[in-house]
Amino acid sequence: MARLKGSVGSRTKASIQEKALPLIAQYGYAAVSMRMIADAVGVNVGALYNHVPSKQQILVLLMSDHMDGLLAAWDAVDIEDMTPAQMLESFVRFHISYNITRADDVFISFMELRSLEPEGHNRIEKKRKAYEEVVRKIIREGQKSGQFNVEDAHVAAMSVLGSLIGVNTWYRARGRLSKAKIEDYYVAILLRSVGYDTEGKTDV
Amino acid sequence: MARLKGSVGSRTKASIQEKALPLIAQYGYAAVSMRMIADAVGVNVGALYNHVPSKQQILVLLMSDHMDGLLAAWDAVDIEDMTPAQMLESFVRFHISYNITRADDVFISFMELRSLEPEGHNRIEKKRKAYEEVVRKIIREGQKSGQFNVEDAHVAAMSVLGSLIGVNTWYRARGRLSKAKIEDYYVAILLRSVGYDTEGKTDV
DNA sequence: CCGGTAAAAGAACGAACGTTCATTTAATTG
DNA sequence: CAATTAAATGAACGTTCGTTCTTTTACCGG
Repeated sequence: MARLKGSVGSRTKASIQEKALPLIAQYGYAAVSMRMIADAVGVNVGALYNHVPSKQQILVLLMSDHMDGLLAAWDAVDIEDMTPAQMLESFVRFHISYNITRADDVFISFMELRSLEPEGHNRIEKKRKAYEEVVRKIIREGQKSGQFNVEDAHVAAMSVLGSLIGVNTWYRARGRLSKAKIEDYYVAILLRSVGYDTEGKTDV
Repeated sequence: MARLKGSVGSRTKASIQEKALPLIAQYGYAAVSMRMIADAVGVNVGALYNHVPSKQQILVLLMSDHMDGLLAAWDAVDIEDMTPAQMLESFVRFHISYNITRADDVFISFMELRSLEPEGHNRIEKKRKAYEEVVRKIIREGQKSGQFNVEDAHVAAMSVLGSLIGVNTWYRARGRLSKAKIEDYYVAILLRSVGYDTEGKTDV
């Protein structure tokens, strides 16, 4: 056989990324072979190389696309006239909403940094740092305005992010708690964690 | 060559675990070959199989030993006569202290669950659940006694654990913050996060 | 001190790996 | 409609993988 009826390059490339994502999330980058990806796409191994230069580039593409999407989506959230507490609430809701439907991307972006070769690693690490900075900045503003009471902005930011990233490890769409409830709970928990006085206001 | 002068089985087996740990933490289970481990131990590949039945068993051993150690160490902490807030403080300090010197174990136990075959997976998962239950129990007691003000004990427990697990991803022994300071900060942050009124008491 | 066992080396196994290549056929373009 | 390009197959490349096996040597109990 040769070229298949109706096959289009751009669709195959998209399919490669789409199929590789859950495989890598489940088994890890090193444990997923190009043959497994090809099988999932429904194509022979060799055909992958018509669309992607290497296995490593698939990973870079996945992570890079995810981080770009994440940062762009946050940029689209308007927090200009908000108080730091409102900003943090927005961020928490944003992060949970965005990531809960992209569990595989989040998992990969967090876990497979070590699988990246130096060049790709630097590119992705920069984006990750930018995302961390978002939280740090909000917390610092809250410190300045006195709305937050926190010992160390960096530690607090990492605590907030760690807590949020963990959601993906246990959230189940059909679980006991709805997405909305989880958001509410995390907003309350994390606002308290940065020393925002929620007295009576957020007792959900 | 054959058997080396001074070689003892028990020492080699210990060395296998010891050397495999950082390798797997850095590159991931699938990406580490038996030959890499053998090289690190200073031995030929084949010799590994005098001490370990398979690569998979090395992983099971590492994770199982770590979780057993973690649970046993926590059991040794006496929290009998404490208030829930004191218990949570003890737990936070314990977790950071114990895990910060075992970053590789923690990372592996968290990340490589997916690399375990069903049997090993069940064994380890049970231990992990037991550890989560420790936090849930403390929070539930705090809810009952009214010392904590938290919407959902499960969510709060996962938030606390996520936050703590994250420490390992950014802590550096020669970093800006000492272990003691980090403990203090996290105690304050996490007590606040469960709605414990720290008013004036923990302004570190 | 001798026989058995423990611990190593090193070669070898088949299978799977990422990647390349020649070839075939569908789609597109001039 | 002919020529070119795009997209696939399937075989093959050289490596590396986890594991097994034979052989050699050190250690140890009688």
